[in-house]
Amino acid sequence: MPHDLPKSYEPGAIEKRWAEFWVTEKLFSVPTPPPGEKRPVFTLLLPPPNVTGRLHMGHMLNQTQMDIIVRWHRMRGFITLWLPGTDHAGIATQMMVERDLAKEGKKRRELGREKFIERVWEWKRQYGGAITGQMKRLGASVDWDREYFTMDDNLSRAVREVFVRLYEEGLIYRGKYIVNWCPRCETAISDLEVKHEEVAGKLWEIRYPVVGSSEFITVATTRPETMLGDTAIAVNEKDERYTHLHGKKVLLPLVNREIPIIVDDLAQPEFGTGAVKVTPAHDPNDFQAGLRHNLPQIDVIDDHARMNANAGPYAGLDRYEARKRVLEDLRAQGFLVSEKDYTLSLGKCDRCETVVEPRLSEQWFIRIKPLADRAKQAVENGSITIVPENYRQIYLNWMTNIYDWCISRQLWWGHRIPAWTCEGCKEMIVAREAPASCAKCGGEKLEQVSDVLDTWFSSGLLPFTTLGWPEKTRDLEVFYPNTLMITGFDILFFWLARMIMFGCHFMQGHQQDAAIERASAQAEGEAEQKDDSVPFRHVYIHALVRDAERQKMSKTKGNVIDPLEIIERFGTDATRFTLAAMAAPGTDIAFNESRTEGYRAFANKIWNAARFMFMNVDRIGLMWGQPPSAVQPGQSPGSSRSGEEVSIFHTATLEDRWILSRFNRVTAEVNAALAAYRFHEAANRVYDFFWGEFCDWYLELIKPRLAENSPADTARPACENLLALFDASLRLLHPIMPFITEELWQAVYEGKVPLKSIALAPYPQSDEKRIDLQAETEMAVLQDLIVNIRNVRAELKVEPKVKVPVEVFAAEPEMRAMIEANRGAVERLANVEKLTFVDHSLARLPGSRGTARFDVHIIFERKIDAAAECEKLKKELEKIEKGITSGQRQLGNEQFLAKAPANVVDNLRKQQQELAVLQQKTQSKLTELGCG
RNA sequence: GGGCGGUUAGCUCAGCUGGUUAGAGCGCCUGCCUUACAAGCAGGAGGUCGCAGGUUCGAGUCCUGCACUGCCCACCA
Repeated sequence: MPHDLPKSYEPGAIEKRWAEFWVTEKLFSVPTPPPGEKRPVFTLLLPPPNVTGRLHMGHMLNQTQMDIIVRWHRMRGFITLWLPGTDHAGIATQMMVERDLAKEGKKRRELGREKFIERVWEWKRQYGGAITGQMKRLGASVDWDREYFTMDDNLSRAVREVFVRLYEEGLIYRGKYIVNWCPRCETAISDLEVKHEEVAGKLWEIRYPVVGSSEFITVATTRPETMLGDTAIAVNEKDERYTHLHGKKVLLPLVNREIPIIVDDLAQPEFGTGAVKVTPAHDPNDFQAGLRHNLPQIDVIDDHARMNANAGPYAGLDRYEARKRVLEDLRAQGFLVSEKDYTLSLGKCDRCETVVEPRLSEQWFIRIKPLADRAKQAVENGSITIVPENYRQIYLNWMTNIYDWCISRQLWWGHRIPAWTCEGCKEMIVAREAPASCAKCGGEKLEQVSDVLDTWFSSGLLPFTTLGWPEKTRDLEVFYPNTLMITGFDILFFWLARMIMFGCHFMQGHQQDAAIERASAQAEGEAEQKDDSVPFRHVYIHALVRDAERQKMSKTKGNVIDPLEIIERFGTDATRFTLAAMAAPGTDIAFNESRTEGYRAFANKIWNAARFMFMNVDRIGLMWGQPPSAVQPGQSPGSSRSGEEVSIFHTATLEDRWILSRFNRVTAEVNAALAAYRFHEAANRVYDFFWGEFCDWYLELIKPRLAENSPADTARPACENLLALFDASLRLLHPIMPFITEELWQAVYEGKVPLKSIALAPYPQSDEKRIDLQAETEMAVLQDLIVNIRNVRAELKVEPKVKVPVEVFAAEPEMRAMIEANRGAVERLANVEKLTFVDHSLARLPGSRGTARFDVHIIFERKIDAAAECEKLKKELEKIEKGITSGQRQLGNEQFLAKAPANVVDNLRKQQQELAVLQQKTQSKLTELGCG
């Protein structure tokens, strides 16, 4: 069956076909390994995208990196589980459905809780698969059979279990505290969900009359409307300006309420007037001060950020309208001292950008310290390693300065808090399932708390809940701890930190099945693991993808690059390759389309190399499906994984030995790069090898052997080499470019594939025995020679079609012999009519060029532009002499000779010798040309 | 206010633990449809590695300071 590939690679249809194939064939499904299983295990949890999500570049980077690592492990023989799922994403999803409702002119509250939730489920059923569909298009090799949703029954049960246990352990408490309140979402949000933004605002100074005196005390504020809830004025003890006022009272303007002047460090003498108004119900610092001084908390702003009844005449006004009115009134009554421009940092809701209002409310919290301590330890003692390492310190700092976590949200969509209040006695009952009656008074009217849990509460549990916790499952034994977690630093605290806290707490005492060989993303030699309760052993933090101008992508800026659109234009493989090639650890990626264009060209290059190979394979009728010798499918050319020699790779010629050597070297480098998450390095190595060495040199060099008139016993081994190398290169490349490699690998085997997919074939491993230094050196000389001839041809402007006779001088007899043996290659690749060897240097002749090892001289009648040539030569000589001077200086330095390693000194000596030869050659040519 | 990155060719970026004459892709210039590939091939131009000191036999690489730039964290009215 002859291969018939189109002239250029069109990824669209091919990628779709394989993406489907991988899913329908369940190639990446992982059954629970039975007891006694000895193969190493690799487990990775997909950071669940929001069900409402659309694939963006961040997802794609994240998933590309994960898929590369996962495919790599799978090909190396690990039991490889990549567990996918989606997150119910409380606020985001609720907002989405509310928006839909709004289009119908309906509101959430009109619908009622139950109907609303039903509606959300409906939405989820209908659109929730969008993001996973997009993942499939990327080729993410996850186990779809194990796909989870954070609101699945089993996961929800686990959430309740965790909540109840924490409550029983006294690690969850409820109370009236000041929290960040989003008036649009109508819920409390955690500190992490507030982002601060610098905005130009005003600072107003207001004076409060001191009771029983004609004095005033002046305070400054950026939120004057909160003065309606003031319950004190604070001054600093050391501030002598106010000493005489200690213990006095002031009359709160507009409200005419008497409030005390208290002494507290809250007030700092250096700032403003040194006196500060205290509003315990609407400012976190004031709240603390209020507790210290037992001040009343007067709430003046409601759920919707409108003034409430406590605000007297301002009740019902929006907070900003109230601000305006309060200021007007203060001004009118002579209490407003000044108004200044002021830059303040405003807290906004991460989701909807509404300005957050610090507000008093009843919330549930996790006492975080005990959890954080253990989570800190796990990283400190090396049970978890974080790459790049600088994130380790960031993590530890955060864990040290952590505050209690507000976990309740006033939403409807999410895990409802498993707590009920008894209508009769107001007792709070926390339980795994709805209780039938009150344990205290026996009352049967129980009302479940309406709050739901922060989304990160449930996602923080995923490393163990997705494996069956709280049941003691075989999956947990085998797959917990996960091997690796790959995520962006943007959710380091939201998610990563929480997973570690929960994992260390709830999986304490857990031990991974000892029979399972421990997988390591760090290859060998890693420190012994200390603690099996951690959710994962390694963490790799990747950077952010930015747009070409390095701007953070955001919907509001409109600079979002849609990965699917890029994929449409360049192919998934090219897009994946771009992300991999640009993902140097630690730095952000400015996504650059021109790179993707380049990698599309790379895909095309691979495609055409395949066409070339198939053309020859078909002609001589070679079938790779039935290999001629005892080759195992997927073996690296020249070796097998067990180290057993195989005879398939023919090493008769220099180029054969050379390419085999190069392949093994590159294979070692790629494996090492992947082990260290150096994706860019892995990508670049394969790219350079395949294009710069395999295509540019090897294919060109073997063409004569494949020519139509070449005898079968010459063509056949060459073809076999091609197939072997190609097969191995495809496998080497597969983790990064899964689609084109699958397509071509299947074609190599002409439908008689030994395995269902290249994804299951072994990953190439380097065989040191195949690294051939001599071949590499000789080949380098040959390449040099060819390039030198091409150079002179270009300088002399020899027409491309014209073959010229060339003289060669090689200083060393071995090199001369080597060149003679490969003269055909030189003649062909440099378009030489005839190569003749001479015994004397040709350096001084016009139309010549060379290195320390050889000279080439092109016999061609053309006037040489002596002036230009002179200038060029002088420049060259200058460079050479600079090299010589600096080299001599070093070699003349005893310190250098004493301290530098021997190989550095040796290399320098060798280099000096070569430079000396070059210097002499250049000089003689200058003389010959008669340059001034 | 603390902390962390970045600054290398016109553009986008590599350059790991200091060791030959600092690399790639894109762009640019010259020439080629050489039957795998014009998404290609051959050749070429282009860099005082942000600035100033220091350590070292040797610095793009390590240290200090500065400048510009980006990010994270923080309750300063």
